[in-house]
Amino acid sequence: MNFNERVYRVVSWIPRGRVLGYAGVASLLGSPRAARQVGWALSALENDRREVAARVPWHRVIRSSGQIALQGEPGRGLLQRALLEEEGVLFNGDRVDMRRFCWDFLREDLLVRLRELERS
DNA sequence: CGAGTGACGGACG
DNA sequence: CCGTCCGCCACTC
Repeated sequence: MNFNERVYRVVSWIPRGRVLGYAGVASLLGSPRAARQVGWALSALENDRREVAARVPWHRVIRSSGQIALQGEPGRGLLQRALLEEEGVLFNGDRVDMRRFCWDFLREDLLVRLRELERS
């Protein structure tokens, strides 16, 4: 499985209504400093097969600053923002409030483990 | 094999 | 809270 496919897999794990920075995706892949490659992989999505692109929520990956990438290109940037807002992600000016909407997968995992512990 | 290329990020002033 | 600079690394040619 090449790098792009691993990116797509991880991105598909981001829940509705949450976002993740490019570096966050890279960290989940085990290459915490490969943020730019994550962006490169997502840009390749548009040339990819439609079935592949359809199951990858690419819009949930944004800059760690909270801004969406490629604001220069009106079409895509606006689409990404619209898709996020549709999921309940709120913008403060031109950026997402990362403290509220960034997917904290670590905390999520800990909560699951705690619940299992209480049940036993 | 080496240089070029980014949907990036963090450091710094 | 800006704008800039530079390191990063998978991929291409």
